[in-house]
Amino acid sequence: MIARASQLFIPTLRDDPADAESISHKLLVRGGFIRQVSAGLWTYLPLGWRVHRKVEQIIREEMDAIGSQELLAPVLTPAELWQKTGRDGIPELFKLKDRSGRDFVLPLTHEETFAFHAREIQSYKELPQLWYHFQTKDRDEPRPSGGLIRVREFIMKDSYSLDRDDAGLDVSFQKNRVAYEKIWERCGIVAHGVEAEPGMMGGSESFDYLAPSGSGQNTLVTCENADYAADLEIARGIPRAPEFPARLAAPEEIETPGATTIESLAAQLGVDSAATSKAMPYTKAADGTVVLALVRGDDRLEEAKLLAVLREDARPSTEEEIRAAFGADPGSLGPVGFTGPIVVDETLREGQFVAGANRTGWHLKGVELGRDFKGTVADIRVPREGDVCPHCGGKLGFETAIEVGHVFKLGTRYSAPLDATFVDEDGTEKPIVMGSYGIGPGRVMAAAVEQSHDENGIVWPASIAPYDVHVVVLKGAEEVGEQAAAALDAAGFEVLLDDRDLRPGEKFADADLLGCPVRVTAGKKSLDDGMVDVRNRATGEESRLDLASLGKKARDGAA
RNA sequence: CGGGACGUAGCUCAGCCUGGUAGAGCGCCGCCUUUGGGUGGCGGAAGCCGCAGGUUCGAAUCCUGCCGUCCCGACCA
Repeated sequence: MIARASQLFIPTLRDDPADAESISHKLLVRGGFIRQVSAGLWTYLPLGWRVHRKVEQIIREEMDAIGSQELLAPVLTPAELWQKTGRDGIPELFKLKDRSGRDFVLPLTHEETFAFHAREIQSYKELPQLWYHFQTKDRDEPRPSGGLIRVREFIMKDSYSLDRDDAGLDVSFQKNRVAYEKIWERCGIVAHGVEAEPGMMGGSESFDYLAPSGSGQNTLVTCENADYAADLEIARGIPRAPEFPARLAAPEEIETPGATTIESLAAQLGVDSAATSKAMPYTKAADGTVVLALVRGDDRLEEAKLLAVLREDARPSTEEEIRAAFGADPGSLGPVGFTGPIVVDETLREGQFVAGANRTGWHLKGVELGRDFKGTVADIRVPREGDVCPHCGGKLGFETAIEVGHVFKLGTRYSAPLDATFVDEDGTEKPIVMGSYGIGPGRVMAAAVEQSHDENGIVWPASIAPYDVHVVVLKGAEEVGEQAAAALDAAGFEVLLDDRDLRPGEKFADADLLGCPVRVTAGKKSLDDGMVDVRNRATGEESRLDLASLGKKARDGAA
C-alpha cells in the first residue's frame, strides 16, 4: 500500500499548541495525529487512528492467544444494572434518560454488562470463560489533562474472566498478566506491573501497569535494587529516623499559641518536625463515627491506605464534627484522651512525639504509643523522596508514570449482586468468580511518545508506527521516488510517499514529526546513480542504496 | 470543588496598564524566485477582539456576570 501525502489529511504544526504541557500532548498534536474537540475529548485524525488500530491489533492478538473471545457490548447501558452493584453513585458516571424517562448510564467500565451476560452461564462445565471487547468508556473526570493521558471519553480494551473459584481466577489472572507483559513489549513501551489500590472497583488484589514518562497521573516507586516496585498509593517506604528530645516519664502539656501547622509548631518548640505527630480526623460515611488518623508531622496521610484499614468509606471530618469529637480546634488535636478509634502510622510506633493536647493552643510533649494512647498500627503514610526500601534498605526512586493498564481480582463483587451464578459439581449454586483487565490503547500511544521521541518529533516503535517507511521525494526525483515506493510496497511495507510540492526542509521536518522508523529520500543525487538515502529514525544511521536492496535494508531498519 | 493563569486571524502571540480607524510572525491564495533541513520578493484574502450586560460621546482596552481552556490542589474505575 502506498499512501500519498499530497492526498492525505496530516495537519502538522510548526509551533507547540499553546495549551499543551506534556511531550506526548505537544507531539501528537503537532504531528497531526490528534485534535482536541473539548476538554478531555479528542478526535484521532487519520494518522493517529492508524497508530491506535495498530496498538489495538497487538492487544487483540495477545488476547486471542490466551483464548479470550472478542465481542462487543453497547455503551448505552440501563442504569438498573449499575443500581444493583451500587456503582450508580460514582460521581464520574455520566447519566442520561431516554425519551420515556428511563435511566441510562455511560459505563466507566463494563463489569455490569459482562456480568449480565454471564447469567447465561449455567454449569461449571461452561467455565472458565475469557471475554473481551474494545469499547468506548465515558468518565466525567473533574480535570482532564495531558492530551491523551487523562480524558473523558476513550476506547478501552477490557477483558473479564469468569471462573468457578479463586484457584480458577488465579489461573485466569496469571494468563492475562503474561499477555499484558507481551503487549507492552510488542508495543515498544516499558511498563512495570506493580501492586495497586483496587479503589472503587472493589476486589481483593490489583496490579497497575505503569509506564514511566515525563508526565502522568501516577507515581511509580522503585527500589534501586530492583526487587521492589509499587504505585505510590500503596508503596511502603522507611523514612529517616527523627531526632527525639530527652525522654519524658509522662506527657507534658505546653502552650503553643497559634501553632496550627507542623512547621510553626516545630519552630516554636525547637523540635524536629519528624518528632511531631499530625492528627487527621475522618468521619465514617456509614455511621458518622469520627476516626483519628495519626501520622508523623513531616508525613502526609495516604487516604487510600487509611480507607483500606478502615474497610469502609470515610471523608475528612468537618470543623463542627471535630469540635464535637475533640473539644478543640483543628491544629491542636491529638490521640491522648480521644475516645474514638485511632489508626496510627507505623512510623509512630517507637519514640516520643509531640501531639495536640485537644485543647486549643496547647500541645503535649513526650507522647508515647501504648503508654499514653492505643490504636491500630498500620502503614497509612505517603512515601517520600529519601525513604528507603522496606525489604532491602535500598534507596527508593520516584517517577511519574502513565497507567496503561490495570488488572483486578473482582471475586463476586459484581456476579453476586447481578445474580451471575452457576451450578457447581456438587450441585450447589455459586456466584461466578470474576476478574477484569483493562488497557487504554490511547494511553499506550501517549506512553510510547513520552518514552520515545527526540527534539524533532516522535520516534515511533516500529510495531505501532503509522507507516513503516516514509519516502521523501525531492523535486526532480519523482520517478526514482515512485520506483522506491513501489519497491517497498512490493516488499510488503506500508509506505507513506511525500509527493507534495514543498521545500526539502519542510518535508524533512514533517518526516521527523511523524516519526516513521525509516525514511527514504529520493533527490537530485538519485538522478545520477539511481540510489536513494535510507535513514533510521531512531539512530540517525544513514546509507545509500540501490532500489534492489532497498526492501531488505528497510526491513532491517524497521526491525 | 478550592487556588491561579489565559481567551484578539487557521497557528503562535503583541496591543489592554494610560479608552479614540484591528496588529505582527508563521500559515493560506496568486505571480515570480529558489530547490538535500521550515528560501527570498511582490500582491491578496482572512477577525462578533469568548458571550452578555454596564460605564462612556466612544470599549479589544474600564466594571459586573457568565462560558470556555490550561495549570496546581482535591478527585480518579
